[in-house]
Amino acid sequence: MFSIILISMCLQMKKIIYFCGLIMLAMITLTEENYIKAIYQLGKYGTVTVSTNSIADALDTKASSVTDMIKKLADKGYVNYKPYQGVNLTQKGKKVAADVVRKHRLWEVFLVEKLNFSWDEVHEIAEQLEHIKSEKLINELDKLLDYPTHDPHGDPIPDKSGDIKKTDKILLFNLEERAKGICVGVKDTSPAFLKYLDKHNIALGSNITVLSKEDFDDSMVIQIGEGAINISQIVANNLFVKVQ
Amino acid sequence: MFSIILISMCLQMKKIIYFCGLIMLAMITLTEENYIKAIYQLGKYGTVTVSTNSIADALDTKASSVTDMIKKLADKGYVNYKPYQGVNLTQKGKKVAADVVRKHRLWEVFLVEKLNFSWDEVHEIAEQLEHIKSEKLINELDKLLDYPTHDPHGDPIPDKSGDIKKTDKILLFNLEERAKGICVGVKDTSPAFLKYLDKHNIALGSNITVLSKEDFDDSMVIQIGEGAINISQIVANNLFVKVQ
DNA sequence: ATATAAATTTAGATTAATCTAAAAATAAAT
DNA sequence: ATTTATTTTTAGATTAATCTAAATTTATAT
Repeated sequence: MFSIILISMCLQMKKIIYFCGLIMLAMITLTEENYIKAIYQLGKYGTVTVSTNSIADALDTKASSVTDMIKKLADKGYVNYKPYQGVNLTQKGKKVAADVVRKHRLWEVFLVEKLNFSWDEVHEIAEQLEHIKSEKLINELDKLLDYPTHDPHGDPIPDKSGDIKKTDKILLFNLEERAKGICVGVKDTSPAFLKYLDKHNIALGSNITVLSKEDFDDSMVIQIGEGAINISQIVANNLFVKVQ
Repeated sequence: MFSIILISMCLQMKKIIYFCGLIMLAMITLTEENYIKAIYQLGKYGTVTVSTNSIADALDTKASSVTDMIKKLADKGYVNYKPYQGVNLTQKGKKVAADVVRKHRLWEVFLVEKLNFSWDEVHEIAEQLEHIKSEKLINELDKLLDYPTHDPHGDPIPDKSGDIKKTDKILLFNLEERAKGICVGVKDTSPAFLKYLDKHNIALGSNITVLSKEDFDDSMVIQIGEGAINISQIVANNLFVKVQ
């Protein structure tokens, strides 16, 4: 008699525990989101495999921590993982990553367009805002901003379904002598670089002409607006242009 | 020779460790902020002492967890704590709490005013947004919203220095028969209650007249706009009015 | 005033995320 | 084809925040 009750209780418990397990698997922590985002961006929007060390580098953590987290992400179905062979995102992982990046970039637009931030101030705050969970919030924000396609640094904003519009941009470094281009993005988004660009009146949309290239140190002279300035190889390798 | 180098290195280390300790003390975690906020609100904006159990209740956690956290908060100088006697906030704790509440309420206004949310949808999201750290962000948000003084539920928004403007509101329950009032806030902010109010056309700013009170169950009939409705004691005890 | 109940704190464990140091696997170089 | 170097993984510890269960303190009731 008692044993029957006990057995049925145990079966109930088993179901409950299984159910809780499913819920836990469905939840995603802030840390997990950050790993997934790093894998997405290091792997060119989730298309290529990335190494443990590169993730550790990007997140300023240790390789052993990355291995631990990768295993958890693999258990939860966000990444494919073979020991020693690096990881790549599953469809599920790509969706999560694209959502986080979408939120990050929309918030950046909001900060610049509505709250008077400059493009070198928004990254840090968007790193926090990208983890806010509310579908309605992000869709309303998108509407408020009139459905922007690029963030203040020229990076494309994934749409609701995670698709991203690729633009055919190249690094200014690769532009030929005499060629013209429009500045459409930056690779380095650090405040230091962005402030340098502000100082020299280089902004998204600026018309740039390569006046001359110097073989010795790969520096170049470019025309920007009225004036001409000399920029280093480092600058040229961090500015994206669309060929005109 | 070697020993001198060793000793000077040890002294350096000691300084560094001390410095890191200071930094750790300065940082505040999301969890700590939530405890401090709960103590602030349970203790009527930090004016009275609150018990361990009431905090555990508010945060849906166990009393033993609260004790642990309280000790940490006391170490960091956010609360005054005598074992078995409850806690109250220090000046430092009050500032933190007021900042979090300020952010929470400003974000709620933003969601309703700019992103088309209704007052019963904003609490959960504001719980997330209140932890975003950026002074400029919150001040710009304040400006964008034209310096609101109350959130969508009628609760006052602390100013930059943490001061809060108290309004002389009373519960509708305490309004005399025949008396008139203006609805200025809600005590219960649950979606269920707020939706009830929406359904019966009761909103902030509505004119209310008490037509009659029923001794038996403390229900009352009130006039709201054109019509009259019967409300329960529970409703009357969760609506704030300003006497006219 | 003493017994009982309620609230609070301690002790010891657990979980997520991290670390260091050592071991194992892979890649590069002779 | 070995040796060496690099990368990655494992093993074992640590920290923050939590929990249960037991012990202690305070409050309440006879």
